[in-house]
Amino acid sequence: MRIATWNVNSLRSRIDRVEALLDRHEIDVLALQETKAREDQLPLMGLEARGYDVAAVGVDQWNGVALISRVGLDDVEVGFPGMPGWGDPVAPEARAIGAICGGVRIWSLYVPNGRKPGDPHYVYKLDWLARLRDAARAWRDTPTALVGDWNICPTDDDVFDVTRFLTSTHVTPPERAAFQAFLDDGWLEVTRAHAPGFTYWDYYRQRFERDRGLKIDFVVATPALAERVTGAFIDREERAGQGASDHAPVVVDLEGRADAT
DNA sequence: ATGGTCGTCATACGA
Repeated sequence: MRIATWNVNSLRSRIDRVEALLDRHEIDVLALQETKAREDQLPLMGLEARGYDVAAVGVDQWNGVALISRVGLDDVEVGFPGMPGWGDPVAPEARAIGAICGGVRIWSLYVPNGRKPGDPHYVYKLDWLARLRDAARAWRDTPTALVGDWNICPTDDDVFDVTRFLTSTHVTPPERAAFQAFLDDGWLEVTRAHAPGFTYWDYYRQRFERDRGLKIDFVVATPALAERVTGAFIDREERAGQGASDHAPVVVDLEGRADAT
């Protein structure tokens, strides 16, 4: 089974790229973030014609996440238990959606950005991650993957120039501790070993052309699921050229049939 | 310290 995660930065503006991505890599399950659309706005015909089911949540242009699967899409959950709310205009339910796809529970997650250390959004980010960790502890007995835009650079190597981030989010010790807490609970990040390099490049200043990016998109898996990972790659070509998202898709291959026990 | 570029909706704001 092949799964992928991509911060698409508007699903409506890039639906053609999503369909091409699914075709190009024969993806079974695609988790999207920053869909920036309500469910009723989504153009789904091309996806359905390809045999995919879609579960999405979004409120106006804010955030939004989705799961696209051709190996089943069952027990859909919008938001995780205990997910903290932020209130208007940011809708908390638009940051997490989970479902069982091919026997694996997959969560598409859009971790809050945080804006600036000390900002209320930063406090919210840390609280959101702490509550996700709590909820995730109940999921460790079933094959589960927490995939998406974590908005954290776990190591200095995950930043093109960490000295430029001294007053920025994504690299602060509390954020890194929040990520590490999942690993301490037994979760494993399964893409790094197979797919080095960045997953996000700012639109400013030709950051992609100069490979000045961040590694912030991850697949965090339960141990049994991590053992099934046979490979992963970052589709850097998707980030090139006009009309690209500012993130590249991350693709992961899992051993075994979609319905394998 | 500032500005640069996107997407969305409306010409401001979040990333």
